[in-house]
Amino acid sequence: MLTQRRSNILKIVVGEYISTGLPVSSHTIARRGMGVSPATIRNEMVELEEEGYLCQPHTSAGRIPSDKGYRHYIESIMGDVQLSLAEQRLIRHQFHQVESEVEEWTRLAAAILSRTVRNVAIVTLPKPREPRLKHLDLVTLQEFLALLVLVLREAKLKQQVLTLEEAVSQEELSVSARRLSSACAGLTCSEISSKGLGLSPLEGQVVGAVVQIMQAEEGEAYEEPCVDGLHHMLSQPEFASRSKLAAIVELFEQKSLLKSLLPQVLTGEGVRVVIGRENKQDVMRDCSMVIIRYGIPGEVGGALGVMGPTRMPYNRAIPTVCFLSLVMSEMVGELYG
Amino acid sequence: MLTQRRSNILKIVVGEYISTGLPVSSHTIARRGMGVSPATIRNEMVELEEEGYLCQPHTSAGRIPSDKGYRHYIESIMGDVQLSLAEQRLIRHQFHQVESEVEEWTRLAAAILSRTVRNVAIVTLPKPREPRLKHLDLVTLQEFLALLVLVLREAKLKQQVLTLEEAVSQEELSVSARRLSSACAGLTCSEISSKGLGLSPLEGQVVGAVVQIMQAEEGEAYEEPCVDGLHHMLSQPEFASRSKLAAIVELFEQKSLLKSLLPQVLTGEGVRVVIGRENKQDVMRDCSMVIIRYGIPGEVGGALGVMGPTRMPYNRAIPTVCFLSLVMSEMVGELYG
DNA sequence: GGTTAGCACTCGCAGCTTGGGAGTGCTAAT
DNA sequence: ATTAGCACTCCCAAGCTGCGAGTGCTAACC
Repeated sequence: MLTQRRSNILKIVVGEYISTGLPVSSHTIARRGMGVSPATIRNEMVELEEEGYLCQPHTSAGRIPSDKGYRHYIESIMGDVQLSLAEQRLIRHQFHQVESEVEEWTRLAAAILSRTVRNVAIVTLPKPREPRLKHLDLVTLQEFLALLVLVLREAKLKQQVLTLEEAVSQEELSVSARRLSSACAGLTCSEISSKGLGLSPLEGQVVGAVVQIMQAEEGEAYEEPCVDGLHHMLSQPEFASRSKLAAIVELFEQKSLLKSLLPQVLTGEGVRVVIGRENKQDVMRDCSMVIIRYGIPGEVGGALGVMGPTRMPYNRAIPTVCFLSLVMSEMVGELYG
Repeated sequence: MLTQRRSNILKIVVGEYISTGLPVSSHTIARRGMGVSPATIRNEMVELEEEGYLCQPHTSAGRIPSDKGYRHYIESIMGDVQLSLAEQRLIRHQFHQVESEVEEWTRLAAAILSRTVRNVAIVTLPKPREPRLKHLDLVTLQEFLALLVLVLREAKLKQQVLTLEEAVSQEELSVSARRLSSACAGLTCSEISSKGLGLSPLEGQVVGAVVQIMQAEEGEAYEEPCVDGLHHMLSQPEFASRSKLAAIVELFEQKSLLKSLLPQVLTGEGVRVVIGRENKQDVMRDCSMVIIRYGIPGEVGGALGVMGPTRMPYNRAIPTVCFLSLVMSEMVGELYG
C-alpha cells in the first residue's frame, strides 16, 4: 500500500503528464503544493519507481506513470468522478433532439464521446441476444424481382432482393407475405426453419431467404461500429512515428478491433479500463481503452468506449463512458420495452 | 505543342516520379533508353520547365512534374489505357460473388478500387433523382409505438418509429398501411402531400411522417459515402508532415469533402481528373482525385472515385475507376430496370 | 529520522559545421 | 544539334557542441 504522500505524488504525476505530455519533474510537483522540497519528492519518486508505479524515459528526465501507475491512479486515487449535472443535462438534451432512430443514437454517442474525451470513440449498434422476426413483407420491383423486407423484434430492418422463378403480382406477394408474417411473427430463426408449413414454391423461397438472413444476423458478432474522432488520436504526440500511426489507422479501417474489443467487454458489467500492455494486440501497447456495455442485460445490448494513448484523461473518459452507457440503456429500454 | 522528344521526356519523368517518389535526373532519363546523352536531356528539361510542365524542388535536384505536367501526361501522352481482360474478369467475378445488395456493391467497389490504386477510394450509394414511394408498412412495437417502414422505388428502405396517440392493434395498422400503400404507390413526395385523401388521425400522422422522410431524402445530397484505404494515403511520403496528415484525416472524418467532390463530378459525364491546385480546398492542393459518375443518367446514380497525392498512378486509377463505373452502372441498371 | 541545500553528473535536444554526392548549367569542342 | 568536361549549387546525414533540465548523492540541519 502506498503512503498518503506517495499517493499524492502519483496523483500529481498522472494529472500533470496527462495534461502536458511531458515527463514531470520534482520541481513541478513541489510547486503543485505539497509542503516539501523537490529533494524530498525525488526520494519518494525513487521508491515509487522501484515499486513500479513510475518510470523514467531516460536518466535525468522527469517521471512518467507506468501502466501500473495508471491502474492504481484509476482504482485507488481518482475516486468516483461524475459528470457535472450541467454536462449530463447537455448530453440528455442532445439525445432528445435527435430522431428516435437507433443508428442516430450511436452516431450521436460517438460524436459526444470523442468530443469530450478528445480521442477515438467506438459505439456499436445494440444487438439482441437472439433475433426474432416481427414482420415481413414482399414488394415487387420488376417482373421477376421482388424485395423481401424483414422487421426484426428490435425495430431493425433487413432487406434482400429475390429473383423469382415466375412472374408474381404484387397482390399475390402481399397475400403470401401476410400469411408468412402472421405464421412466423415472434419466432426465432430455428423455430421458423423447423416449423412445418404448407408452402408454395414461392413461399418456400421466401422462408429460405428469411432463415438465411436471420442466421447471418445471429452469427454476426456485431455490426460495423460507429467510429468518430480518429483525428484526435492521430494528433497526439505519441503517434509521431509513421509506423505506429499507420498501424492504428489500419486497425480502425479493418474494423478488426471488434474481434478483440467486444469479447473483452462482454465479460462482466460495469466500466472496464484496459491500459497499455494489458491489451492483447501489440499495436495497442501504448493505448488504453475505456469500454462498457449498454442495454438490457441478457436481452439486447451493445458496447461503447473510447480509445487513445495510455496518456488519456481517464477522469473524463470514465464518467463520460459510464453516463453514455446509462443514457443509451434508457433509450434502448424505452424502445424495446 | 510539345515536340516528340519532349513529350517522351515528360512521359518518363511522370512515370518514374510516380513509381519512386524521387526527383528524376537527366541520367535516369537517358538510361531509360532515349538515344541521347544526359546533357541533351538537360537542355530539353530547361525548356519543359520554362513552359511549366516540370519543376525543380530546388536547384541541383532532378525534375518533378508540375500540375500542368500531369495534366498533359493524362490528356495527351498516357493514351487510352484499359484494364487487362484478366483484371476485368476478376472484378466482375467479385461482384457476382456478393449478394445483390446495393450497399454491398459500394463497399466492394471501394475495396477493389483502393486496393488496385493503393489510395483512398470513395464510393457513394446510388441516389435517384426523385424518390418515389413503392410501398409502406406499419408494425407495432409496443402499445403506443409503431414502426413505419418505407420502401422507395430503388429498393431502398427507410424506417421511423412513431409514437401513437392511442393504442392501435397490428390488424388496424395493417389495414391503414395497405390503404395508404396502394394510394401512394409510385408517387413522389410532393404528389403525396398534395393528394387529398380521406384520412383518419392515425393515417394523417403516417402520411406526415412519410412526407417528411421523403423530403429529407430528396434534400440530402448524398448519403455518407463508403471510404476505404485511408492507410494507403497516409503512408505516402508526401504526408510526412503532421499538419497535412491531420488535415486529411479530418477531411475524411467530417465527410465534408462530399460537398466539394460531388458538385464537381455532377457536371458532365465521363471520368474527371482534378489535379493538385485545381482542387477547391486548400488542404488538397497536393492531392488529386479521379472521379466519375455511375448509374443511369437522369434516373439514378452515384459517384465513385479515388483520391491520393498528385503523384498518383493515373494509368491505373483512370481505367479502374472507369471500369468500376461501368460495372456499377450495369448492376444498378439490372436492379432498377 | 526525516528534510533539505548544494553540487556534480547525465542526457536529450537544438543548432551548427562539415564532407560527400547527386545533379545541374554553362562552355567549348565535335 | 549534340556532347564531354567542369565548376557550382544544394541537400542530407553524420558528427560535434553547448545548454538546460533534471536527477542522485552527500552532508548539513531541524
